Amino acid sequence: MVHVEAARRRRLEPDARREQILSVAIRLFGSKPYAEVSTTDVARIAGVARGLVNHYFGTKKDLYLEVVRIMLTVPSVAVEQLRVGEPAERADAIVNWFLDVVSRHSTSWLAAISAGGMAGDADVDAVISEAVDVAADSVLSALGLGDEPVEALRGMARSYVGLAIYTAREWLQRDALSREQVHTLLTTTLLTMVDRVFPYANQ
Amino acid sequence: MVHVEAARRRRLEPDARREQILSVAIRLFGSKPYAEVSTTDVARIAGVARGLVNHYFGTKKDLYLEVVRIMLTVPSVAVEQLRVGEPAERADAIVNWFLDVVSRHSTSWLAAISAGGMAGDADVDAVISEAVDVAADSVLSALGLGDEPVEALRGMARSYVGLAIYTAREWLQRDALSREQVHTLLTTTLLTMVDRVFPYANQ
DNA sequence: AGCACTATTGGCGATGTGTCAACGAGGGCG
DNA sequence: CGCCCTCGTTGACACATCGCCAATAGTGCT
Repeated sequence: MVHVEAARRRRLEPDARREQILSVAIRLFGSKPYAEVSTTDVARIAGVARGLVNHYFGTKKDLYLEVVRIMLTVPSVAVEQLRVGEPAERADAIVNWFLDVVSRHSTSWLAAISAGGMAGDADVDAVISEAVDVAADSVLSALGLGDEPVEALRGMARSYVGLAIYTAREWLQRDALSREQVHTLLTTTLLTMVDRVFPYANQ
Repeated sequence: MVHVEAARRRRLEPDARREQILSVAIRLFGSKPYAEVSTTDVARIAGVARGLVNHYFGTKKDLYLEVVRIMLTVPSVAVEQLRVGEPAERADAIVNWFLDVVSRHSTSWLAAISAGGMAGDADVDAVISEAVDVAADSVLSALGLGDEPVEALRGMARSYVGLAIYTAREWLQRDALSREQVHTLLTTTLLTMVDRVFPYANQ
């Protein structure tokens, strides 16, 4: 008879246990929609009692928010590196950087951004908006427009980020556009906004 | 003492009953995210047993899909009316029409397009994608490009619709942009795409 | 080895959902 | 006019999931 390890209860450091459960949650929420992931699944795969998930993360939605936050937390680019050269070069660099990041963690990024590509829940919305805000400010900063906190300008930058998100989904999920076409679309549009739309933001 | 109508059981034509329940569902799903609406609420407000909701609509998600479909079904514009004049005039007309429609049913449109918290559900995604496809084809048609079914061109049109959606949300939910600014952004971007991006779609 | 601290468990109660057999309102037929 | 038969409607059962909490038992320390 094969000796089955009796899955004895084991204590871990709270940080370690939290991280372990979180990694399982990331995997599951990254592959299924929210409603199809149960805390029971998370606990079972993590080899842990379900109550422990609540103990560490509170509500299921709290756990989900934590996961989305992590998925959308992008390796903060050295924006300063982008603040050189002609506007066309800068736009090219921004778009390339964005497409690189997005395609690298494509699956998890897609899950997070469509979990809220447009979410309805207020808390999820807040997390997504936060990420969009950061991205919009990065764009403005890279273009050398980040020091003027005109609200309309930031609004337009957020719109551009929205376009970038949609276009990236179009590229990754469907196969209608090639990377080159996506690149052209996003750079051309960005330059147009800088030249002809952003100035309009200052009344 | 006020005579309370004893809420006697009453028979309705299936179509009538279905419509009645549906109207309640539209009201509720339009004001709360998916998870915060229970079929019990729908049934109670409709003055009906909960089982009847399932009888007419199947699953709760099925009911929700029906609601979203209706909310996103926009009074189909006479696109032919837009197919006149200079490209700039056409773009102006399209954007104005879109902003009118969106601001008219702003709350329900917002609720539907943000697809109430159903994070990444395949069926919900399909309904929304369908609406985006229709809108994208309308844009191409109005621009006189609708007769060439180049897939890349349609992809870029969908991206533009994504921009329009996100910008509309930026306008309606936050107050960073005025309608005039939104209008400028969307028309300028659309013309840019027509002139410099769409041609690139044909290799 | 014994102990205290606390990570971990397992079950309880509440809530929501899908299903189905049974009921009864309301029109048609004798 | 009254029976009856159809099908719209109900109410309850079974199941799943979630938040919570008292009890349990690893594990390091003395």
